[in-house]
Amino acid sequence: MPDRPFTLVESLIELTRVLRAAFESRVEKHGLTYSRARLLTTIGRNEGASQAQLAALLGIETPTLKRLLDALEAQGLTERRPMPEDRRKHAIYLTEAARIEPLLGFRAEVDVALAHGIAPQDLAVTRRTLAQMALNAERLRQG
Amino acid sequence: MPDRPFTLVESLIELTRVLRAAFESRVEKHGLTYSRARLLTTIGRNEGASQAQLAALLGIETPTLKRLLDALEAQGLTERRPMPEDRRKHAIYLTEAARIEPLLGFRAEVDVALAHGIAPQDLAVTRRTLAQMALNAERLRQG
DNA sequence: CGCTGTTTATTAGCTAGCTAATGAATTGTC
DNA sequence: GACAATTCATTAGCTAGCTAATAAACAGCG
Repeated sequence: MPDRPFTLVESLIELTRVLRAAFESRVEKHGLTYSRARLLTTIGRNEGASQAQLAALLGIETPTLKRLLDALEAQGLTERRPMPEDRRKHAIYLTEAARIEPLLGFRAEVDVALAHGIAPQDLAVTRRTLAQMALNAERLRQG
Repeated sequence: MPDRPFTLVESLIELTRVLRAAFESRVEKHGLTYSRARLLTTIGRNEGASQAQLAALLGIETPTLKRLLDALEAQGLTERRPMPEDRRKHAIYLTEAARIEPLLGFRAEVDVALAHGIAPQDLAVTRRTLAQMALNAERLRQG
């Protein structure tokens, strides 16, 4: 449906939009969104990290992270604990509720579904190409 | 910086974010954003189209389009004209100001910069892979 | 003609990204 | 030890996507 002919940028943005919608239709029954699920799994693999560390791991800014974390905390899935050695920081942990919920496998599942019908070597090429484009975009930003 | 190992979904989302930032740093001196520039060029190639038609061309929803269009109109770049044959619709046109501004070439320029250092056959593979992934995502959404 | 259903644009309200600015706590320097 | 600079989390406010609900206009059908 989108404006043709596609440029690469167009198809990227289009795909991201469809992707997000697909993912969210999968996890919404758990009260999650794509971004929150991503944060949740990242916390699970890095328990005790500070908010700044989590934001860096996710590649987002700290105000964005704060909003996502507030939502997870309101759902009772995570908690902030004080850090005695630095009273500015919070150490972020999963609660028991988060461990019980079958939430952590979703992302891998989506990745598998997404790669369906694509040759492994094509996936490798795509991965490499996307990485190069990210570099080009970074350069474009400065230059 | 982001959470590794990258899944494909991760790198896609990451790239889209960097891309948008790169583009916006390029067009911000004209008071535009990526989305507005995209709408502007689409209007230029489809003058007289209705809002619903433009939204379909861009692959976005009509409320999203409305907000973007309001912004362009406030900048004096586009205008809504009544359609006598259907008083619900508006025909969208560029103003003379939009024609004078060198705004319409930006997207192609970004696409060229993005493809720098990537072999043509790799670009072709990537294009094909992204299209297949969009199909897979669509199926995931329903199933 | 009248009524029913559909389409168009709009409004309202949600998520999620960003930057800028702020206050509290820590670190570094003289 | 005191002051300056930095870091951490937060707040405020911007853009841009979405869905749901609404009013106005149109289309079709009895």
